[in-house]
Amino acid sequence: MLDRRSGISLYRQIAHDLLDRMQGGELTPGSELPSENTLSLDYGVSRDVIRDAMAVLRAEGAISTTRGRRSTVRKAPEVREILAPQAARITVRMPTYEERHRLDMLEGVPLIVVHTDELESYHPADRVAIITPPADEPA
Amino acid sequence: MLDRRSGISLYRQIAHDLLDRMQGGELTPGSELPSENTLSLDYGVSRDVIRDAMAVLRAEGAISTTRGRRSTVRKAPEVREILAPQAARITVRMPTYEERHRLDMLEGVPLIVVHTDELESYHPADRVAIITPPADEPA
DNA sequence: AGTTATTTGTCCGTATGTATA
DNA sequence: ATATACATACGGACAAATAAC
Repeated sequence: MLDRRSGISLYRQIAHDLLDRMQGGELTPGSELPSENTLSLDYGVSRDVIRDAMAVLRAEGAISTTRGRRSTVRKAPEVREILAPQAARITVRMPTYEERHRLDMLEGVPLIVVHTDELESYHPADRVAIITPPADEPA
Repeated sequence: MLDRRSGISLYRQIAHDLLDRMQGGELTPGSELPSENTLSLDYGVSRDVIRDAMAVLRAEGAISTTRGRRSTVRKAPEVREILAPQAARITVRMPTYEERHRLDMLEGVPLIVVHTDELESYHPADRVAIITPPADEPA
């Protein structure tokens, strides 16, 4: 499975393989991944390499991890559609650590900022889709 | 500076401190951070801890790192304003590793997807702001 | 052009703490 | 309480890219 001479780091190969296993239906949304220890033995690498692979998947929003529990394949949360105001400015960035906890966001989830003259609203990107106003929409 | 009994991990304390030093003007956009080795000695921690702190800052889009060179404080790139089509659906997520390289994106930069009936366009979040159509905008 | 030094990337191992089961 | 599992921190070693000379 792993190729130590491919020039691609082991943790990236493993991250890619785990993503494949999610696509292939072996690892379904909500299901638990094997423990870091198990994966370490399965892939024949150190736990450190497994942790690097998991970090990649967390940063991409693919899995969720909490201490003491095995990581789970992230379920796509319900998406709330938000009608954006007219002439609003929408910017997106990653939240800081403080923001992420204040807004109760998971790792690897961007922050959407909708800015108008009057107000500024913040939205975790995994829970909302922004809909721009249609032509017949009144102000 | 560091408090080993605060209950806050060392790498988070260091990440926070480095962010403060960016805010305070000591580390300006485009400038180089000290090397991991230097920071390791300065803070009195292992290089591993420094690397964890740097990973946090990269994931938040605060710094850029390339192998063989010291990390730099990220400069805010020029923001291009894009007028969104009417009744478009805008979603945001982190790019996969492949997407990130294909679209030439830095770490910690979200991907904006603008979706309409006809087309789907992708935009690195650090280079664009989305403007929703004003009331008098024709279709 | 080439060698050396610097710097980050990757991988290994170990140990301990803390949260969960 | 005990066991499992992830988080944090230490250490070392070598590879690979860049910078310096």
